[in-house]
Amino acid sequence: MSKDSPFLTAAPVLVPMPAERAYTYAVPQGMCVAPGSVVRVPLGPRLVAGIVWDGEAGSVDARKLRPIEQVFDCPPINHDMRRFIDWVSQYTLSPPGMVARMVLRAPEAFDPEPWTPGLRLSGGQPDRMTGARERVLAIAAGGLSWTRSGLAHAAGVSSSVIDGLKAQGVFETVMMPPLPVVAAPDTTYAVAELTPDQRLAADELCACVRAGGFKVSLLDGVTGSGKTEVYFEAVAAALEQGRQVLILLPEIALTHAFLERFQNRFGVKPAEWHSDLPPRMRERVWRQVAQGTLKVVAGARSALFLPFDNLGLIVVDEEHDPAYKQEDRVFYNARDMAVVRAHIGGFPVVLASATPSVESQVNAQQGRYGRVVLSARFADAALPNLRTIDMRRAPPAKGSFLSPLLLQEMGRVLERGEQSLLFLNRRGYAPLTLCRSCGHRFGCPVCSSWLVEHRFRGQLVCHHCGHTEKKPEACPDCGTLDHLVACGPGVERIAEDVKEHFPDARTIVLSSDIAGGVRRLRLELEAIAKGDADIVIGTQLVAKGHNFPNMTLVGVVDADLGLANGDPRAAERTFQLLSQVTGRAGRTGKKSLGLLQTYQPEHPVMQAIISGDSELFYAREIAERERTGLPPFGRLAGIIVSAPMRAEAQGHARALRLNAPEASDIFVLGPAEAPLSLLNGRHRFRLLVHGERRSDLQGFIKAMLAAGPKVRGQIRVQVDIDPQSFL
DNA sequence: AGCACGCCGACT
DNA sequence: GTCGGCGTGCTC
Repeated sequence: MSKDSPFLTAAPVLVPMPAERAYTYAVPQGMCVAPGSVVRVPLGPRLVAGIVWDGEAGSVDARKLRPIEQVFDCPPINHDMRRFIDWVSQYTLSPPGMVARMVLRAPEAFDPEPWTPGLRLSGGQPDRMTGARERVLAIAAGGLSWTRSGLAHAAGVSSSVIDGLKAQGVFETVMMPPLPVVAAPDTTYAVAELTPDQRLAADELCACVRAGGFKVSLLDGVTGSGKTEVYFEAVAAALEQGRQVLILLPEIALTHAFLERFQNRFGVKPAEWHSDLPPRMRERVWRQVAQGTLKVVAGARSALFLPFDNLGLIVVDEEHDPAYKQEDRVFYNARDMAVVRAHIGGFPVVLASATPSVESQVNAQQGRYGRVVLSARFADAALPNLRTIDMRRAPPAKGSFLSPLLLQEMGRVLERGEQSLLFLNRRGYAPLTLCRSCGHRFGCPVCSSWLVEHRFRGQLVCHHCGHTEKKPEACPDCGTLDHLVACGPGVERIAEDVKEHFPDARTIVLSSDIAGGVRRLRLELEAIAKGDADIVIGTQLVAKGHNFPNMTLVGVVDADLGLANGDPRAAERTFQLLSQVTGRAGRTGKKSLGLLQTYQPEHPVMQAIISGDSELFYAREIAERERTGLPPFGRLAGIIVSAPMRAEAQGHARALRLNAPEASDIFVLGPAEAPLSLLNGRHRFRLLVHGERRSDLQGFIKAMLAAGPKVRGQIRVQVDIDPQSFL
């Protein structure tokens, strides 16, 4: 560069794009940047936000070199965060720019929040006093500045009263700094009364927080044991040390109810962070987190990429929840990345769950993670009495799916005026439709799964890719009329079944395809809690969170569902789901019952559920994984297929699950809708495999490619990278 | 990821 | 004759 060039230096900048390394930009004379600075740079035809990166600027053709447009006036992305971005990038095999993109996903947050106009008493008097004016003046008398609407609201008057006073010079306008999203939590607001059990657990977590330094604790407590109250104490301890806290929740658990519990303890709600936060709020939260003014964020997995200034604790609630896995763009499990982030930052992390994942359980057993156990439910929340119903001995009547034993209990519950829950994790009416005349089965034309009948809507729906068609009168194959028959039950069909046995009972079906969306669902849940239904029939949506005080019977229609689908996590998932569902009963102090309809009552999952002995289940599961060669924790395998080949990819994923025991987690990515044409070889896909034994994986990939359709593409294998090997 | 360029099928 | 589908390539 010539001596009088306006650009003195060049700097590496990570741009939000899948480039393998930072791009190089010229730094205009007089501009001051350092690693971490958030900058605006030209990229192709547009301007984007990037992060000035560490290390030397790469050498780039001087004609390509473009200048940094602007350094944003916002806190730089700190050193720990930059190391975190690098680590996640390496671990997930994603370009660092794509990880940076997740950090910078608050488009307008990089410029300082504008000051807002406010009002303050000037000392002048109004021409004439009215009741409304008196109230306003009394409120404003403290000498503080108010926003126009804030003051109106506080005084209980309309804002035109304020305008009137302002016009008479009673108020003067002053500019106010941006308000915090929420006020600082008060750790002494309502100190929880803990049981001795909870106290012990809380003290242990608080000790970790006060000692500082990296430490993972698995907080393992049965449903209803008060895990939240316990980890709130750890949150309080971190706050008292002046540190920020992140509470990660599965998106679905980020409810009003949770925020309220936090408020009951700390006097204010935590800041929220999730995918449909309004843009304005997004910006404010991002910025205030970076400045360190926001102390607690409760967020979905993406909150892990917020640029905290002084993070001192992460809590991962429901750590086993599959919602922590992001399965597009950058593939990661937020629970594991939280552990990594805590390690980089040198602070503790709490993983909480009533049904920990097998890998966390193993980590705790092997001493990598500390374990804090809450064994007892508190107060009157007794555990329900759980039993299996052997469907071979007590089969349902023809055309029904409910065993006489379950129906009998439902009848008793109904007589007592209490509520029953029937759980079946399958939406729609019937999972398979076939023609009695020719045997034709209705399959999805897009992917390879069966079409599920939705009788209320009169449609056949693919639950895999979303394909929908009208249910025909005649068989499309042989043309025979009225010979189509539904096989197997979905919740709609169970509702029909229930109606036949209990015609007068008020029944309600809850599944994710309920008309009216989230709002309607919330109303229905409230109605049920109030006692407006006798029998609730629901999919896994009823398993989470909600408490129904009058629910004394939970019947699992098909406890075996999900055990035989070839997924290595099938048993674990079923165990977790059934634990949650049966936990819906017995929170009342009333005698309650859980009944599991199963054809394999001797199965370890059923045994573990009815005995309440989860250790039994984990021991069996870990032994089973050792026997089959599936690693007990940490290692994950992923198959990533770029659009538009999801359906074929599902086939590969199934093969991967069956053939590669090390594939404990399998990701498939790609838009579902596009029709696929793998066979013509015009598409490309990418297969990424994380695993333990290189030779096994390579052997598997070779076998898969030899067996599969003609695929040209890029294959990368990376081995031996689980969070543990990092620690 | 976004965006422009470029090549083959159905239509104002 | 164009409009528009998506496959390909590029961004410091």
